[in-house]
Amino acid sequence: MSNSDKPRYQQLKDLIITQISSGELGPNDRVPSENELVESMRVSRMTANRALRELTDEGYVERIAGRGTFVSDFRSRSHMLEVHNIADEIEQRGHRHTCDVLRNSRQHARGEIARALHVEQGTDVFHLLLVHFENGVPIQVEDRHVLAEFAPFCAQQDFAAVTPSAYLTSIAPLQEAEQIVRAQLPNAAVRTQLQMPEKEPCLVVMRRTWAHGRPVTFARLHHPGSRYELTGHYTPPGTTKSASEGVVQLEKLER
Amino acid sequence: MSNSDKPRYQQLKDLIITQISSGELGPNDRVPSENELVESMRVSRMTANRALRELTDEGYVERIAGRGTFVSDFRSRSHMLEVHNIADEIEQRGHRHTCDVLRNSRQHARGEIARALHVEQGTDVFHLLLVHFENGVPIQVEDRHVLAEFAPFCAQQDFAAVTPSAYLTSIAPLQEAEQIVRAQLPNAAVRTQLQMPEKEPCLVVMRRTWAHGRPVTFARLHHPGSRYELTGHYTPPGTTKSASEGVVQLEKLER
DNA sequence: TGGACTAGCCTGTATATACAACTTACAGGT
DNA sequence: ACCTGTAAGTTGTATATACAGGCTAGTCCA
Repeated sequence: MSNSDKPRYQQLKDLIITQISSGELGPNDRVPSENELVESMRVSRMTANRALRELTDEGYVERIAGRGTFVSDFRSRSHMLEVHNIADEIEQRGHRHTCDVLRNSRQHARGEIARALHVEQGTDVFHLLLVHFENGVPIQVEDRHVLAEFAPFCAQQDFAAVTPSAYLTSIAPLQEAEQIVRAQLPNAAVRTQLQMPEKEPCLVVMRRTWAHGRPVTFARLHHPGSRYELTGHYTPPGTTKSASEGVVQLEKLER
Repeated sequence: MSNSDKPRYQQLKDLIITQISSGELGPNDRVPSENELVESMRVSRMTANRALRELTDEGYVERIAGRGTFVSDFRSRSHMLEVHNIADEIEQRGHRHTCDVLRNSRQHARGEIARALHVEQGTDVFHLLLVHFENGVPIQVEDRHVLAEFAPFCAQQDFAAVTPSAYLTSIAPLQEAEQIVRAQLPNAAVRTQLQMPEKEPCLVVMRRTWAHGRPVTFARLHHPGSRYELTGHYTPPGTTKSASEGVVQLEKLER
């Protein structure tokens, strides 16, 4: 077993993370208490304590002295998702998100797609082409390839209702993401879809995402330069996050 | 004392962090071992262990079983710096970085600058205007305002030799940064400085950085869309970083 | 001279125990 | 009916102890 050579506190963490990402434990559900873990898992309380404490640091659970340990709700848990799901982003602004599905087809990966996904030429992938709207205004063209082996039921999905990002994260938790951001003039097709004037540039994000230890999806996201911007926020490790009221203002400020 | 009501492991962490950021402990210096802390600080070994372990998680120190605990060297500690200092970025690619200083003047903050830095209108700031070159090709126009109170000796600095980022981080560790990324057509002045053709867009980064708990500098960075791109990499908390060999390739791939 | 071995330090993990502070539920008294 | 006090369960912290395994320097032997 690869499991038994891991330290016990790590085994405990893995167990609980698995239960969370499988949905067995949902947001705000109660996680077994330290003493319950002592009994059921035959570990000392300090070991259970370390597992739960590290899960707290990593954002999976929240602990309240006197009450217990509870699975964090979505929002506070995954930065990844915030960044990924444009539908949530739009709704967080209080706006209406809609989506046109231009294409959802099974293909064979060629050239750069195969290389980006680390698979042989000809491997089955789904090719998705969507346009996302904020209050009816086009704001993103999503050109995405997904490993068919990873998400075999793409063809039956209604991506106008559930975005690809949301669907993919429901299949398996995403481990890692890499992205490149560019400023580029769009080609005619993209410009038409985004209803952009002649000389306006696009903010292009190319993003590759890992699950189960390998890249599973590769997306090219075009946004109209005048209607979209990326925001980022960094804090060095160990710093307590400052209240972000002052942070949000810059966006309005520079408009 | 506000110190004595904090838990002891936290007091230990604060002590060591203070020694690191004051320079008393430099990169690769040896941090007292657990047993030494047990004696000098009168705590149990588990408490010392927790302090050092959490400092490891937060990137301040590295621990090697059998040898000891050592202060992380710059590179592995602060992602912040990697992102910030374009000179290092260029030299990491094995290229030559040069820099023209177009302006270095003391001014009174007005309008959006004052708001971005959270200060009164008319507060003293330095205004820096630089162009950065990679192998002689212009790659960034840096338009930066710095709180004069934070960095009083800006006027005497030779920013062609030491970039503003590097200089500012040498004054005080940067705590927090916020940035906004846009695709925009440059105005004539910027386009000339960057030697860009007529219709090429810019990748514009606006970045605000905190130190001592308040914003101290605000920068507008223009890059030519055809010669510059931003890369980012995300891992959810608690994941062990994968070897990043596969990650780097996407950049070349998509060129 | 050179190689093997060992003692002593280090980190990493695990356990048992203890006390403080907080929350909830319940029993009892007014 | 309402309030109070208490008991049980929870997290948070701290200590003492133990063993395994990595690293280094120095000793000992051939």
